[in-house]
Amino acid sequence: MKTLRRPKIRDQVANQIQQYIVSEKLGPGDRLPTESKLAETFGISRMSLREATKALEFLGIVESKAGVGLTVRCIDMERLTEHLSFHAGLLEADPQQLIDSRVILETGVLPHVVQRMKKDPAIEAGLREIVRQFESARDLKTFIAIDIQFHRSLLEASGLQPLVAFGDLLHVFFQRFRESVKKAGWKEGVESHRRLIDHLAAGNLDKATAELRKHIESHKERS
Amino acid sequence: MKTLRRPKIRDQVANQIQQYIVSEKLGPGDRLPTESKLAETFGISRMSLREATKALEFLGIVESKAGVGLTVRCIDMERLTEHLSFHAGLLEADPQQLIDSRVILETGVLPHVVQRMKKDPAIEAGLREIVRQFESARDLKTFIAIDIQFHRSLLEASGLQPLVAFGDLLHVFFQRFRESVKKAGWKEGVESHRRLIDHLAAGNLDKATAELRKHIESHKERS
DNA sequence: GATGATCTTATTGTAAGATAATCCAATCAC
DNA sequence: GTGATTGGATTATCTTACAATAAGATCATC
Repeated sequence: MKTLRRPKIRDQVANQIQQYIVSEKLGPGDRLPTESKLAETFGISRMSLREATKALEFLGIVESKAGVGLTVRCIDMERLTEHLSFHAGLLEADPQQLIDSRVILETGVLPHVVQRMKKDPAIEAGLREIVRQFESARDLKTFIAIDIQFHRSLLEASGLQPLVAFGDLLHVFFQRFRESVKKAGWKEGVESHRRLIDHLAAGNLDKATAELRKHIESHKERS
Repeated sequence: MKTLRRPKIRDQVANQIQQYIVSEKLGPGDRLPTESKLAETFGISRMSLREATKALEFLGIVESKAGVGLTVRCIDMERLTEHLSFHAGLLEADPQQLIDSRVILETGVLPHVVQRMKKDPAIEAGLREIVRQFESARDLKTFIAIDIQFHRSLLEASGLQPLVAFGDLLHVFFQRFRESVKKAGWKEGVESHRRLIDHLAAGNLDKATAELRKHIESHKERS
């Protein structure tokens, strides 16, 4: 039997504030009542209310400026991944699951990428430009950064925003064992990316999928 | 030109605390110094420090209990989706993108599902049980709840934890226009789920994929 | 009258201290 | 030994106060 803790005031208040935002149909930029007013409304001290609002501010739900007050804010995906990345070090994730997830995600968007490539030549140009940057990479850190950018661009090329966000999250967890890439793998990695684009440009979906799958799964042996 | 705000103490402190956790190699369950100690260390008042710790607690990074102190906590995916769901109302997402993303995610895991189904008969039994519940659904709300559970179980059956989380996030955004499901679609929906399981159990990947794709894309017309 | 500096006011930011609630462990009674 | 009690440590919450900031009002000057 677990000792059920008394629900903390600030959590209740934080929820109440969120409900207030919804019920009043407030959107980004709209103002909330002052801290004093809110505290009085909820029947708590201003300090306790602040702990709730500060938490919401940290989550990117509201913004507070001295002399102005509280305003509703739009969500900030960057902020989210930023905090998630902190957990990456603590969290344990099965490398095989991460690899499989990436394969599904990235090979899944390829049909969309091929389709959009036909309409917009800038997509292919952008990807090829990144591959060129690979060749000038001098150290591992740069190489990894470019690799991440390439795969992100690939997802972006699909035009599916949600999957881009998911890709970012996966990369955060990937980071840890990504650094095990050997220098020997560099050249092959660059070539692999180039072949992938060639297949995509030619509309050869099957070959592109196989190439990408092989590339991602090559992380397995290195870990 | 943007007015550059003075960096707020609590944000700096929140980062300092995170750095402290990392530098001391603290893991879930480990304890942090007391509020007073930390405040003294950082040279700020206890109140400011609290605003930082409370924010971190809200994010699920630390936990504070009266009489115990601050302890490092593991990330809480539920908490995360909970807060994201709040933003769903404010955020606008392209329905077509959501549908395409779901198709990629759910059809992508099917090969894994088929493979795991062969080894563990409990998986098929679990999915069929959910389909049975569909038939006893009396109102739209229940129907939707079961539908969500079915698709979640499908992702879970793949054994790929990250994708389960991503599926949850997508469903949050889906909610809005999911309620447009017509009663006429019920029966067809139940049948579609049943056929999907049949194809999976038979190891017929192509048919299963086609069935699932059709099912998800049927949301398009209803929106 | 227009313009820029200054003052006022409202609001959040930070601080220090006090009291209550909670938990853990050591102590004590049996 | 075992269970209840107590004490110390720690957070939870409140109170009060003052500093910092920003927006608008006022006023002097040209």
